[in-house]
Amino acid sequence: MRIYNTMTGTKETFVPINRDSIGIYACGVTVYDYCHIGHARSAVVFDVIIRYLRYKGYKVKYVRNFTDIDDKIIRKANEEGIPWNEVSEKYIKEFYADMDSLGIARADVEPKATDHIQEMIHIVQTLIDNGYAYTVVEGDSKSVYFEVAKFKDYGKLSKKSLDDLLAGARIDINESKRSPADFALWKASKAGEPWWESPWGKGRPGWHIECTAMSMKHIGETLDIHGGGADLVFPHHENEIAQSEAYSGKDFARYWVHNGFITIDKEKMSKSLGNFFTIREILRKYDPEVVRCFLLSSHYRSPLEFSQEQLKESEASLDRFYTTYERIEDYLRYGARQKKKGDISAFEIDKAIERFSKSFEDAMDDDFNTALAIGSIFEFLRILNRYIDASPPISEATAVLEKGKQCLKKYTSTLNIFNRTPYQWQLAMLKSKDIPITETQIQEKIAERHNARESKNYLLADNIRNELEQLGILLEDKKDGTLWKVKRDAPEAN
RNA sequence: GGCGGCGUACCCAAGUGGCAAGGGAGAGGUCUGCAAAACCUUUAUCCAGCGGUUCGAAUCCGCUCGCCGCCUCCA
Repeated sequence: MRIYNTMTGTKETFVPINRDSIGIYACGVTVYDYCHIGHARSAVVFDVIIRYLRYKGYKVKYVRNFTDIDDKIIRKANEEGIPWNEVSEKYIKEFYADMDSLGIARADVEPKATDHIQEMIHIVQTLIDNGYAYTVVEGDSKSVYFEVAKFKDYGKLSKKSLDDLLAGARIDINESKRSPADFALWKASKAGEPWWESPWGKGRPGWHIECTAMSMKHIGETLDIHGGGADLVFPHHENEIAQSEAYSGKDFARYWVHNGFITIDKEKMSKSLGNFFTIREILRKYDPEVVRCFLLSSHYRSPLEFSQEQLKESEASLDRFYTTYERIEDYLRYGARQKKKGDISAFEIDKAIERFSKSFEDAMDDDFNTALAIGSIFEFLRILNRYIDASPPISEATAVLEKGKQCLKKYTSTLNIFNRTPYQWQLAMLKSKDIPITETQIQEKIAERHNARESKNYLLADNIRNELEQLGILLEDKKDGTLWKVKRDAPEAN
């Protein structure tokens, strides 16, 4: 299995330190507002990575933190006139609400920065003792800075040289720092800010130190995988490496995994540009599974352009999957309902199952290529359809199709999409498209139309069908009854 | 300015040396009381442009054009 490592810029064979206890740390969010779809991408990407590694038999300990103290949280608290921890607690709750709905499993440990103040103080003190950090008096207490020039590998992740960084004039000139590139490990608190007692007086932790403290406490000094959004490469992860390796003398992480951005009109979606959509906004119009499918429809490192069209395409993909799935179920229940078309043997399906398993795993083994893996699902689906078209004897079909279904299930559960029943999918569509009719009412209409058709009153039958179509419900006449489904391009509610 | 990435059919998208996955849209067909849906088939002599390496390149190298990211908080 190969993973792209930002550190080396190449795909490398994944060799964990110990396959029975893989440690993965992903940077979570700063909880000061609702999450947008970009946060969702990162969360979904690592959710799939974890699921797939577990499927492969690795024992994974997954740690994802909350940054629950920082400038933005303090500012928000001041704006709203509430304590800072009320802000962070509120948005942690909202984070869970959003991520749960997207089918993202909880991490094994979800530490908060403010629960690790003592660990951070210990690391900072060690860095001072080792000569990597220095204190500066600021107000009534002291701040602590990491002296970047002392760490000779600085820039190895982001491929930046210290000289280039210093030449780029955009770094703040802070008189008290020895170099503009030095970063805060511990910040002296200003009036009115939250603070913790420390050897340097009242203060609060810098951003980068929290991840070092939490990952080392919950995993150890060397992580198998460290992940996050591509915008964290510099300075966040670069600084984490500097302080962690200066502290422990060991490599901080073996594989660095970074996901690409969501873009809008080709530009990065971000809070500061204001071109973002929150997860909950999108979920008002689209089913969570649609959003998740959209997020997995291209490779995790590529930029992913957000648009209604893209979401509709993902919806269409899911609809196609569940329609075929329903067709399989239908065949297993009732057998052939149409003329035999083509010829394909159970043996060939067996081979197709093997081929599908291999192509799915090959895709995922190659740096978690979910786009390719989804492609292999559709390829497999087409073969199953062809098999049903060939109207195989039910006894033979049962064995083969059940096997195919189980194989699908095994893999779709690693993506956590294509994972419901066709019926659940249709109910979800009914809900997300705000169709103004209940399932019970639809069934009544179907029964009414059934009677009309029995008595050959096709005019009435057609009227009922048209009436439902107006509402966004399509009827499919089958041998043993009529199936309803939500019209894909049904008008959205105004 | 420094560093990095991207440019594949009408749209999205995989593919990083050996006949160009998959999805959406379009076209033709099958099924059907009629429909619709579904299913099947089909849709890039070619991968931004130019040049080079090679028996062979979308894939490697060089240049050009266009787009984007990081260098400041950011998933």
